[in-house]
Amino acid sequence: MKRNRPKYKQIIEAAVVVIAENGYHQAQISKIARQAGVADGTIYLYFKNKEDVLISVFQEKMAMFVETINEVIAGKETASEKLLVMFESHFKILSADTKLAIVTQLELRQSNKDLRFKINEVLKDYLSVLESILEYGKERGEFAADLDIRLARQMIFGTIDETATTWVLNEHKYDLVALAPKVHKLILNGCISENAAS
Amino acid sequence: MKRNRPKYKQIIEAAVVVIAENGYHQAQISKIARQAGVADGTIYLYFKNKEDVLISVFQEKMAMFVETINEVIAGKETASEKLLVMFESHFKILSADTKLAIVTQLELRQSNKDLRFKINEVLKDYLSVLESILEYGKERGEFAADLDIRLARQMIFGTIDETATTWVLNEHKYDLVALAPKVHKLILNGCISENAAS
Amino acid sequence: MKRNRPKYKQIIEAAVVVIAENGYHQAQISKIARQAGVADGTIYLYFKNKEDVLISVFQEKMAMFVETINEVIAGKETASEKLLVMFESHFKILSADTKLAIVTQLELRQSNKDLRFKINEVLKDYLSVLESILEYGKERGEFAADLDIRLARQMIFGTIDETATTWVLNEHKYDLVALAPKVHKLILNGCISENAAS
Amino acid sequence: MKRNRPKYKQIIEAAVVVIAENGYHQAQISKIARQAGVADGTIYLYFKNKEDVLISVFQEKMAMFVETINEVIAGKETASEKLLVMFESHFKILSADTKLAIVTQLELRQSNKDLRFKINEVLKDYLSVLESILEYGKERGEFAADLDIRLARQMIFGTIDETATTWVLNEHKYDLVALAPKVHKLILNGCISENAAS
DNA sequence: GATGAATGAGGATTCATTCAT
DNA sequence: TATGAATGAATCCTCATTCAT
Repeated sequence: MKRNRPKYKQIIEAAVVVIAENGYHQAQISKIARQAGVADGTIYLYFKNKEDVLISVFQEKMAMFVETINEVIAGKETASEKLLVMFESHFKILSADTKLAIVTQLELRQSNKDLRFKINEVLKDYLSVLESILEYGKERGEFAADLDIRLARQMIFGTIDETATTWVLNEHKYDLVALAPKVHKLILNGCISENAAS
Repeated sequence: MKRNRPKYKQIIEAAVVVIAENGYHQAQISKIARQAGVADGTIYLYFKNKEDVLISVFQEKMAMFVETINEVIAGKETASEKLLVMFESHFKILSADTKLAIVTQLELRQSNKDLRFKINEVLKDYLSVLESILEYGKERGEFAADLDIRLARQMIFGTIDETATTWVLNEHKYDLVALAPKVHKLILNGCISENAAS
Repeated sequence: MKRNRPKYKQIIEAAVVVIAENGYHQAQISKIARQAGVADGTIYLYFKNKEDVLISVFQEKMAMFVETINEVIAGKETASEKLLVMFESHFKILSADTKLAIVTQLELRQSNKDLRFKINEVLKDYLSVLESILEYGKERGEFAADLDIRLARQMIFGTIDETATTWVLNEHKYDLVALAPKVHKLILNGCISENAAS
Repeated sequence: MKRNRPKYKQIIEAAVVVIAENGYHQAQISKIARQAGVADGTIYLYFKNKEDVLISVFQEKMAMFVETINEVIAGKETASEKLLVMFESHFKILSADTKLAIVTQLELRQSNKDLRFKINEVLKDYLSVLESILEYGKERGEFAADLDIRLARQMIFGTIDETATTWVLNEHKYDLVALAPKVHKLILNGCISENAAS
């Protein structure tokens, strides 16, 4: 299995670094190879082509997101708590690896339609976790009985994505993780003042 | 003023059509020129370079968004109503021009970091309108007194952006405008059930 | 019509020179462009791709062969005479342009199957002329009534092709045109001695 | 002697199969190795380089041609009969192994000038046999006293080569061996009708 | 103003060959 | 002997931009 050989991960990590430092369109295979300490041709022993490298970067990293998030939400009882730790985990991973943040929030979005389509496929796992929390919250009566799951999922994903992108565009100059509880409150309660909610 | 000469708008409209039909990376200057009925070189009499064409597409269209939205929100008393008509207007414009929707939601995002940075500059007008509604809602006591304006703006923009993008990715097969009230309710009240909100 | 613009022929001639001097596999587009005194990209204004350049070289030159041969055979009464002037013309053209001879006899044969298939299509015009002479000779009673036209055509073409190739491989060190009457006699009478033919 | 070890022949046979099935330019060393059931590197224990493999294919097969032909012509008295059985043998070998026919008539001709030059060296043995028959025929008075041996050799080789190639290009859809007597008659008597030969 | 022919830089990918095991 | 992972050189084509007309 190629995925488990050391050079596979070496190339993936090199790609993240090169894309973050040079931008998507300046991330040539030769740069990635040099960064990984292998020959250009070696990359083609592990990946079908350049697109495959980029897809794999996203797959590997997104798998890590999903795995981490599944672990932390398992330890929480309520849907509300699950959402909170999900937001925290998401933001923590990005904060801990700002190069990864640049790559996923900005650079990989410049890819062409084919690649973006494949990236969307990978995203589905993440969105499933999110929808399952929303279902769970509805069942428990935490969330409104008429909550439109798909729309709520779009709101939540859109919000954390926009929050993370804005943070990257502001060059990480504030604490992203600290925003998690505030985002959480906003998602749960909305903008409205409690008095007006009657 | 070049902006007012007929060929200026002609080229802008041609660019929208070409990008929508061919995708960002297949939108060559020669295609745009052919679609606009002018010679390649003529484009350079009206625009500095290709990036300038793309920026201008976004500027022209976004100016229309802001103008339209300013008009409709002026006729509404409450911040809540203003938000609702804002969402409706936003979705109506995209629904009425699916090519424009494809261009702004999918294709222009494939541009490189420089161009996206400039696009974000243009977006600021739109975001200002949004923030001013939020401020207004706070002043009136409609919205929570401790509402973080910037975060709320990110939530709202992220939500409608994600909603619109998902609709485009689903090839406009459902009614986007019909989602406006539901998005509005979600933004205002959050996911939480009213009983649990105590 | 691109075929008539001066750069079209300029590029064709440059291709012949470059292929003859460097060999088929070392005939890069950049070399051909330099030889033609144009930019690499200019070649793609006149030809679809590299294969198209090579096909066109063959088409242009073969058209010249066919045209010349049609002219000279028109002036002859008998099939035998037509064949003789055909051989002479064929050999004269190759002798007058040894670079062309190298290209058609040796280099273009190294092309891949697709290209060779297209080259064979072009060759059909030439072979048609040959077959029509053979038909004519049969009708006139010059050639044997039971002559298998297709086989005779293969003999004649195979013979002049092999003769020309051998001459090129021997670096043109003898007079190819002088062989025409001898080839002609051999083709007409065969190897057999006249006494034995009874 | 490497030639006698089993893997040597194994690689040669694998090369014929791979070239016939994939074409000259798609006959990579790795494919030949896989077909032969050895590792890529093993090929370099038996052959100096890829060119050496291809030359050796031609040498081995051409040696078989020469050997077979020498056997059959030894059993014939006249030069005319020798030529006939030579043509029959040549065509029989190709008919019996259509992969070999594809390789020698089409694929190996795509090789570069160096390789083709070496292939021509190998061909000389075959051509010698042909020339010796012609000499023999002249001595016996079967062939014309003024027959130009070299030219006749070129005619004969060109004819059977073209005949064989045409047959391969027509995907072996007719009986090549059946053509031998007709080719033989044509070579011996030429195109001319017997009445006109006076 | 308008044209469009000409320019030329830039990069993914293949595959013969090597050499440590 | 045999292996096969690793190497790295080499090239076609696109397309934004210019500038003579």
